[in-house]
Amino acid sequence: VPTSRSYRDACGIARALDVVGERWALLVVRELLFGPQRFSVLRKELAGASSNLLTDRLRELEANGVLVRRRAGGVWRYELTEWGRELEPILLALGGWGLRVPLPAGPALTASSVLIFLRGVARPGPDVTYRMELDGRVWTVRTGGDEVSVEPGAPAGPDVSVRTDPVTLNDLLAGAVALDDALSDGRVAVTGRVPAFRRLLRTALRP
Amino acid sequence: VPTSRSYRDACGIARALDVVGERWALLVVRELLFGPQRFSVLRKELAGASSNLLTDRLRELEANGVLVRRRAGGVWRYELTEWGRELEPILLALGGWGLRVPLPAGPALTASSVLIFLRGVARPGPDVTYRMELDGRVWTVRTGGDEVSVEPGAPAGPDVSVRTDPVTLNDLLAGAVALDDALSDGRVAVTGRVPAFRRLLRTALRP
DNA sequence: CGGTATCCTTTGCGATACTG
DNA sequence: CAGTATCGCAAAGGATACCG
Repeated sequence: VPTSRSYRDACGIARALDVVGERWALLVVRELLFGPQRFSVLRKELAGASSNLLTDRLRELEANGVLVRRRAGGVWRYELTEWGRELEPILLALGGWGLRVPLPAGPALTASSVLIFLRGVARPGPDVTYRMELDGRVWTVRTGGDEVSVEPGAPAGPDVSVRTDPVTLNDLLAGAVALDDALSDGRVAVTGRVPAFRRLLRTALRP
Repeated sequence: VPTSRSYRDACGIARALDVVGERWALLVVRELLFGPQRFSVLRKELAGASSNLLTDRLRELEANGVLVRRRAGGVWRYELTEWGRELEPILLALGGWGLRVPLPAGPALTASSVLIFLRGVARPGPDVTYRMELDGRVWTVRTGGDEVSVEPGAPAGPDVSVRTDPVTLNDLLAGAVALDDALSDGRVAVTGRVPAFRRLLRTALRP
């Protein structure tokens, strides 16, 4: 039984919250910011949410036009509608605002959450393309211009390849672990233009 | 017993939602966007929330540094911190996004919700200052430049004075009621530069 | 893989009453 | 006015099992 309570308030903010204000809803949207995703991947990324709950949220968001369930290549994927994608700048701004909230104890970090973190916290610099492998899944991170972009999938000709896990990457971004330490004990493996990666991490360390 | 559950996710979005993601939390922030408010006013504006719930939310938001409870002039007021005020652009963007959500049935409109609606939906035009009286409370609305601003309190030298109620103003903004009809049956009273007010309403009617 | 179905616990939340 | 206290319930949501 999907949730369907309303604030019964004509204000746009209240109406928006009627649609994406339920628990987990905006995190589902966050997961889909990188592109269409399968149910099983969403489950893995949103580890705290039960399958039942995830189904409810997906149904509600679909019923409200935030996402669509589409079959392509034999598998079902959930994909943001154009309207749903318009939440992206809002979510990124909210993510920036939330950086000031103390880190939760024992964070259960997932790949996409730390990559959104990366996108929010890192500053763009020279044009560099990264192949970022986290827990076996591969992403493309690009710096350059005035943005840091993150997409799922491998880049064509990466300048740097990084293989690590979400917790280590988060520690590196937060400055809790030094890159050299993580390199020497094998938690992270970097090939290619290592200094570029080092610079990327440094930009995340602003106060 | 205030809520203190966490997504346990280091992502800034999740951390932000740990703080302002509970039900009613962002609407409390919305109420405070116009300035410090008293408990009783918040209760009136957020009619759907019980006193108990409102207390919980205020305590949580205070504990998390979004607002402060301050005694001034003999009365307690809740006031956004600087960090809390940084939610303003995010909330306004969310409100714009939410305009595409169908209006809830039988909306229980409050003064501030319709004024936020007004601010989000109206387009700035020539410099005009309005004295807006809704249910006995007075606000200042200004157009000009590239923004529509709304503040509590009466303006010094208003160009237009409007007296009505939130539901009628909302109907006028939504185009559900024509200004002339509302004027003739007394639901709204306008003195001063009536055409300016008519134009303001028209700008809200974009598709 | 992509969900449903069922059960059960928790708790958010509403209603009401009460207090300094 | 500005909340606190108590009660009680519907409902959200976690756990587990199951199914096409």
